[in-house]
Amino acid sequence: MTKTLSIATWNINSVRLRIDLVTRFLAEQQPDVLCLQETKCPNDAFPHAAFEKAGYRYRTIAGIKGYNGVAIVSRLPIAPVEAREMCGKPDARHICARLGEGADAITLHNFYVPAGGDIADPEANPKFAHKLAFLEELTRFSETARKTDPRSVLVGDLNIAPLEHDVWSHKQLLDVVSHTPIETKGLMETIATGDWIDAMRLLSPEPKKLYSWWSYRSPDWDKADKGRRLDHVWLGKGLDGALKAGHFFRETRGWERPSDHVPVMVTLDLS
DNA sequence: ATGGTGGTTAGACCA
Repeated sequence: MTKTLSIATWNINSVRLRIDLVTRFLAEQQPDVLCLQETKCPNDAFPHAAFEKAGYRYRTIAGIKGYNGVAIVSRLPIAPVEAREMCGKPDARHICARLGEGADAITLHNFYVPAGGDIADPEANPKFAHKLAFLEELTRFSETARKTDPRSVLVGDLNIAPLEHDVWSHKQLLDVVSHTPIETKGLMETIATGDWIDAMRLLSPEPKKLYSWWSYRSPDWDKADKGRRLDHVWLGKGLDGALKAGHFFRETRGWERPSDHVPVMVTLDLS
């Protein structure tokens, strides 16, 4: 018997405004688990009923008013795990859950890394300083997490496109926050320190271009195709060999009133 | 070099 598990991640940019896009994606792709970022939704306003109706009965959410916010929704039972308060701020950028039981169990971490503002200088820009501090903390935390449970999965909007072919123009984006050397080296260091597998790159190595985000500010985003890979799925070595498939759902960027990010989904074979 | 587009929520803040 083959046991598969599919996990998707999507920066939805307001789960309430785009709940119909979320339920459409769930109906069409039927991931077992969906991790959301930028829900922009206080916990008491989370659209539970729509997820319940869609068959995603198991949920753990961490939202604040106005911005940030993360959630894990699942059609399989999940057990919430205590979230990490990153950089000492209660700003809803991490949530965690356990999936399954016994030897099959997996620990799933869902992160929303700070975007970092416009100026790539931590002295001049506190938001960039926060992003770099977050990245340092992510490196240490994720190494511990993966060692604690080798069957860990880390997903989310990490707001960094680490590789040359994770952006439409490596040269033109070297000074642009999300692809500066200090960020790309930092994220590669996080991967190396934690001994993570970059799932989408395992399936589609460089030099294939991979994008998960296209700016709202770019007219004709599809034709211009000035994308970046900001959304990631990492696997702990305890899941080495389990990765069966992965996909970026680019078509959702063309849906009406879209998120600027598209879902990424992986399928694991746990048999 | 600039401004381009969105969401949240009530004048900015965030991306």
